[in-house]
Amino acid sequence: MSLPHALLTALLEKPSSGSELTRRFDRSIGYFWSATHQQIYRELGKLEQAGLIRALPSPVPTRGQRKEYEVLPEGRAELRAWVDRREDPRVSRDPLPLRLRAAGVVGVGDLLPELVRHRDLHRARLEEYREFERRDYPGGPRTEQERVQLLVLRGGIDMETGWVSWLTRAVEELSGTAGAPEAGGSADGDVS
Amino acid sequence: MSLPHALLTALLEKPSSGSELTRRFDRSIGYFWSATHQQIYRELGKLEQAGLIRALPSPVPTRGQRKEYEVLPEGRAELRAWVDRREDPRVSRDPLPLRLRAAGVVGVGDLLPELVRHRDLHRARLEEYREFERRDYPGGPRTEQERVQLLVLRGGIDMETGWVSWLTRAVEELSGTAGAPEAGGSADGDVS
DNA sequence: AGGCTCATGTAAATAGTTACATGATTTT
DNA sequence: AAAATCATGTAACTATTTACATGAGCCT
Repeated sequence: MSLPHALLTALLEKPSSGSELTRRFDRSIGYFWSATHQQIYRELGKLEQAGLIRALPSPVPTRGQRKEYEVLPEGRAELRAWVDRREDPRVSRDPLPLRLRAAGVVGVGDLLPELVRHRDLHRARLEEYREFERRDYPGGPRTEQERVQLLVLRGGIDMETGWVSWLTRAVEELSGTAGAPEAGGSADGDVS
Repeated sequence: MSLPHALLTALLEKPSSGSELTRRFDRSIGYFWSATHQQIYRELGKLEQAGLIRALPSPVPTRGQRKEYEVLPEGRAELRAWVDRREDPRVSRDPLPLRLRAAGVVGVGDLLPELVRHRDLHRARLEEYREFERRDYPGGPRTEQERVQLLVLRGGIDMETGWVSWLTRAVEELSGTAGAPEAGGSADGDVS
């Protein structure tokens, strides 16, 4: 149940409409959470229903019209409680290493270019994050809030660094045996 | 749609029953994908329905009885096709950085011990993965399939390294007072 | 007015989680 | 044979994705 809390956080940082939130999820918040606009509108509806946020009356909310939300005290309290909640880390979920492992069984086929592509995408994202760091915190963070935001950004940087490191090695290693033979139908034991 | 393909991969590596697969998902496959046994049984049913796998007749499959599956040619073909599919990397989803960011808005509160706890959990997992590497590939990979499996394991290692690196810095930074009435807990830290 | 884009929204399908039920096997 | 455990399974719920629909404002 993280999406509603991500929205509360974003709205506390700055009251926004659904489409603004969608854009912000593609940027700062998006280092560790993504959401489509449909998810966001639905969740905003629920939060409003629950009395945690409310629509500002300023731009006369009707359909097709911008509708700006702000967080109510109840929403802030809920977020406060969520911050203190304990929750074990979840296993990350990414199909690419899975596909690599599948390739180990049915043959590498055309996977190498895909690995290269992903390596480059992660590299680009890493570069982008570093650019954010340079641009948005030139002299270091200025407030407590900025300090935390920078910390989260660095989390994104560390994760992307991990991906680039791994994919670089994987591409190297698989380039060694171009074409790659296939293991055929022989099934041997599982690892670990 | 990765779960069915993860199952096909696992079954090609070694025909198994649902509960065995569940255990294997907590181990080797689990570096990048997790699944509960309910998900797995349901998906096995679908795969059998679709004619991609079949239950072996050996242990007479009835309820409460072990039911072992093997992959049919159609399943192998489907997996083959999946390996060559292109798919953009998805944003990782983790609540912890989100909670940190929320803490930047509503106050850090009791989050520091939680960060320490996560750091230690990731450290433990990292150590476990490294142990797998030492134990299962002492002289390097012996077959093409092992080479790929080792590569995937190293992916897990790189990701966990990223987490440990980030959490270590985060704990350090937040222990250095400033901001919240938060007494610094145990904050020793060193990445590998 | 007609076409375009933006912001909001509905509907349906897929994926994942949580709680619980039941038959078989092993242990005491 | 009762209890504990293992393996399979059902049901209900929550979360996420994909496809499509509609009103408002803008531009020419």
